[in-house]
Amino acid sequence: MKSEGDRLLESLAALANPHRLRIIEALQTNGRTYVSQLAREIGISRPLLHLHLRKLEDAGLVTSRLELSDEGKALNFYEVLPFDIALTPTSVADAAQSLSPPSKTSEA
Amino acid sequence: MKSEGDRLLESLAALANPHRLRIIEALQTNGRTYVSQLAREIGISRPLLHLHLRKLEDAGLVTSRLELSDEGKALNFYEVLPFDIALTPTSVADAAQSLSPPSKTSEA
DNA sequence: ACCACCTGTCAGAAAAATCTTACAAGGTTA
DNA sequence: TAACCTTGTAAGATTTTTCTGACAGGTGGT
Repeated sequence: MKSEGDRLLESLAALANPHRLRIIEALQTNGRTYVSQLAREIGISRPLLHLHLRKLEDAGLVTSRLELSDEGKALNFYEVLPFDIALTPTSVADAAQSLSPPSKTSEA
Repeated sequence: MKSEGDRLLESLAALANPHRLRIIEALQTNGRTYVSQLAREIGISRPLLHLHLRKLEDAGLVTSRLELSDEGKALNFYEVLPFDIALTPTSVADAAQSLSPPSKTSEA
């Protein structure tokens, strides 16, 4: 089971990258897109985008759904999920209390 | 000059680390402390804490002030600044527009 | 002088994140 | 068949972040 602190940490790590901020921007502004198209829009390689998208999806900030286009091609569409994270000294301190210990034998 | 996107990115990177979340927690819960004392509380080495504190301070999330104790010793006290960052798809997309380009010859 | 604190910083190791290149496979169209 | 689009992934290099250990200096007390 993942604690609130661990989930906050994962979300922060997912957002703390310029490419991933731009990915959110592109999906939020232009709406849902598939991977190759998004790679062209942002201007990065597709394998690299794939890595960033996985990080965002693992953190629960975006979702993907495989769809078939009219021509029968399988396109993987991504869209932003409606997250809402408030960062204040109090909320951070509160979440930090439930962080997993740094020991080696603790992660689930 | 640092854009809103760059400042958000710096804040996110500063918070995206378990040690630094714990630092915020300790300072917020127990109030202001000096470096060596904080290192003992959290259980990390002083040079390592120094590194994390610098990152938090660069991002504008904590401040430090050198003070003289009653015994005349110079103690460097840290405290949390009252930050308030809201993370939503809209706010992130908005900030991402002002991110510095990834080119090599752009940082000021 | 010595010990016990405090401060900072530097060099190098270790770990994690990032990025590129190349491969493998599917479908559609000519 | 070949060309063009899509998908994923794996290996290896590069870069960044994290961490340790050692050093240097300050003050106060024994």
